[in-house]
Amino acid sequence: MENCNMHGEKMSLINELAQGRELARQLQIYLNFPSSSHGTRESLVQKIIVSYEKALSMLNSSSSASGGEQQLPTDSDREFKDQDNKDSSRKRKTLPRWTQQIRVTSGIGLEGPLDDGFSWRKYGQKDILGAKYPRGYYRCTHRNAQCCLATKQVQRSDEDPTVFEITYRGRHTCTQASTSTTSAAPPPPPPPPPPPPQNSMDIVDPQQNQQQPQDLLLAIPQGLTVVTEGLDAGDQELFPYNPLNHNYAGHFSPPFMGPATSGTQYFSASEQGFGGGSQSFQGAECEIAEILSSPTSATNSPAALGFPFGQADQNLYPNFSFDGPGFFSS
DNA sequence: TTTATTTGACCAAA
DNA sequence: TTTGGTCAAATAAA
Repeated sequence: MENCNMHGEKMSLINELAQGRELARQLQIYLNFPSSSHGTRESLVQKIIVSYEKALSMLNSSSSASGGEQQLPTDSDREFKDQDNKDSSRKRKTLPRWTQQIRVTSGIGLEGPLDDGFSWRKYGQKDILGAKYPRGYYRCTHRNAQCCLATKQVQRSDEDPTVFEITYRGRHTCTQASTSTTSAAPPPPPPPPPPPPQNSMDIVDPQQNQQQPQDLLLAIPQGLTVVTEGLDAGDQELFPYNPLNHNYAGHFSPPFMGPATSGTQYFSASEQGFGGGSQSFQGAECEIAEILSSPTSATNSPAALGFPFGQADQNLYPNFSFDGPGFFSS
């Protein structure tokens, strides 16, 4: 169903490069404003670097291992696939999973769950054996409305309390509108015409799924340092190389590399986020899929087929990867 | 009011 | 069995 994975690599690469280009443009803009803070500029530079690194990493990995069956079994597909009646159905262990560590550097309040562009809702907290701090469990706010099964866990590091290890699970399938800081955002929530004819699971074209935040707008200097560490694919079976969850997300270690080798990227990001969400669409409850996990259903999810990772900013960057000058709706 | 968080209980995986 | 992950009632916030 929501195989949003597709051929992602190429598209990811393109997106990555496009993002880098856009960031560079923004940097250019900033350079013309002496008032802009250094932090902001540096942040941009960092992002640009990260962007390039990601792109390179993608190239490397794809060239070296391209032969394989890179279209990793969209985990989620498989998830539903083998849901035989065995009472063992409904196991969610196979969701794609990746981890990143985020260090809160400057005075930004260290509220753990920093905003990563999606709206999350906490649904649990648990003390973990051996860990000093409890682990927080979050799920996508639009879970019920849009069947978005993405979840994340936030674990504060023992040694370095400024570091939060965030483990994401599942991709966002929701159409989530980020709240722009620009209050004047009349653009009605145009139903992002998710064209994806779910049928050809490999083609999807992830338009521009970047959710490049407009944090550039706000001069939030040194935000946090994000250290993305390769995913720790708990189950090696799925290695979704997936979602480039850009902005804050660093880069993923190239598939097939042990976590040990995963590169880590540092870059600062502003924590401002688009907080709340104005969800452009709702209704369509899909709890069924979740609750009963009846053998057959569980597919659908209206908005699901789109992108690997939410396109949170669709409204803001309608044509981000193009030459859209329009960034900053008047 | 509605929506989000807290927190103990429950359940499945290990 | 123990532990981690989720649920859901109670509570808090908006």
